[in-house]
Amino acid sequence: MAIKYAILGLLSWQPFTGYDLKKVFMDSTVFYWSGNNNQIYRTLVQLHNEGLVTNEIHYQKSLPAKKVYSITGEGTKALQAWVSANPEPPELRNKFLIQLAWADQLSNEEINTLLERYEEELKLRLLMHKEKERRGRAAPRRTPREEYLWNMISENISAKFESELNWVGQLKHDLSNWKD
Amino acid sequence: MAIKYAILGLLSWQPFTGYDLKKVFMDSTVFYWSGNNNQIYRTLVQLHNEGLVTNEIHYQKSLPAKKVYSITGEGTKALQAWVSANPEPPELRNKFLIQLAWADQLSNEEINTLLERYEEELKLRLLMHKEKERRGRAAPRRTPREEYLWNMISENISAKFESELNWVGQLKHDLSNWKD
DNA sequence: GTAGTCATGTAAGACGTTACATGATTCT
DNA sequence: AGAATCATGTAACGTCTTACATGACTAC
Repeated sequence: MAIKYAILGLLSWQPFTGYDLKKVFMDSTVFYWSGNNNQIYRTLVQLHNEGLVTNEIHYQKSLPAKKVYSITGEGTKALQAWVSANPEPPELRNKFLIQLAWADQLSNEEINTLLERYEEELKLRLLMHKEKERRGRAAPRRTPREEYLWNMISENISAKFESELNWVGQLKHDLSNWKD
Repeated sequence: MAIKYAILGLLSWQPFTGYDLKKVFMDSTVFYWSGNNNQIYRTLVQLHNEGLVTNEIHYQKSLPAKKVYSITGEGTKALQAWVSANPEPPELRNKFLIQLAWADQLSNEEINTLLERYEEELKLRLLMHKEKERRGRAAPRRTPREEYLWNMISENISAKFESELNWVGQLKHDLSNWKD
């Protein structure tokens, strides 16, 4: 259900077509959703059925027609209610931790290789995130406070990567001097 | 597919019944899986079809019969292959960040309440995790290195909560002196 | 002429959660 | 009498991803 409100939120900022939303999801780290057609178009239809959005068809010469979606008053209310709702803690499930849990069958070098690949992957993702930020994110800047919130959201993501990298560093260090 | 290898890993430690696995999933933080019957029993059947596990039915007087699952040689190989496979970075998707992204419609006090509830929830989860650890986790300790790995996994989870708490603290602090 | 962008959508399937169903036994 | 534990499983539904389908236009 989070994608529903991610979309509703984006529409509360400005009207979007499904195609535009797809691009936003594909190249944002916070709103990342695998750039997934199916869910986006279906959710838009659902939101429309619930009266939370309206759409206008814009015909174009020499390009396919687009459905531009806008939020309704109802939609704004629904979004506000959801935003104030009880916050849930983040998902902890991490495939890599399960891999590590059964890694004792590997040699020290093999574990080290594994850790190094994980580290590389994390560094890459962090870099991509920072690069996206550097190039300027598409974000609402309706008030200084909103801009601050979005900065903190971006910070949250960087911090997660950095704390994970730290942790891997520790592991690598300990295992490199391992004697038993 | 991670649950498949979580189960296979547990079976590589010792034989389990579906019922036992359910309990492990329910009260572990790393292996948390909502204590979900459906997936566990189905996955066991699947593993069995693939020849990665075998089961033995233990009849009991005055208690329902149980199917005790054990890993096979094939299963051990499959687990080892998976453990050495390309690690993926953790999922970043966090519902709360999406809530915050559209929180600028709320007043400072409302945002503060939201942050406080999130903080409480995080503290609670961290406490639960630490309490579980304190009471002693059910974990394989076949070698000192394995024990170390499991300690680091637990550390990873605590670190995530702590870094998140830190971040909320910063937000709360900044917003409490907010002027614009 | 091949690939990419614009723009919509559907099909199929993997993964996850909640709730239901059964039935004996044991604890309070 | 009522709830919890032991032990298996299924049904229904929600979420998420990958891949397919169409078709005109544009840039190299």
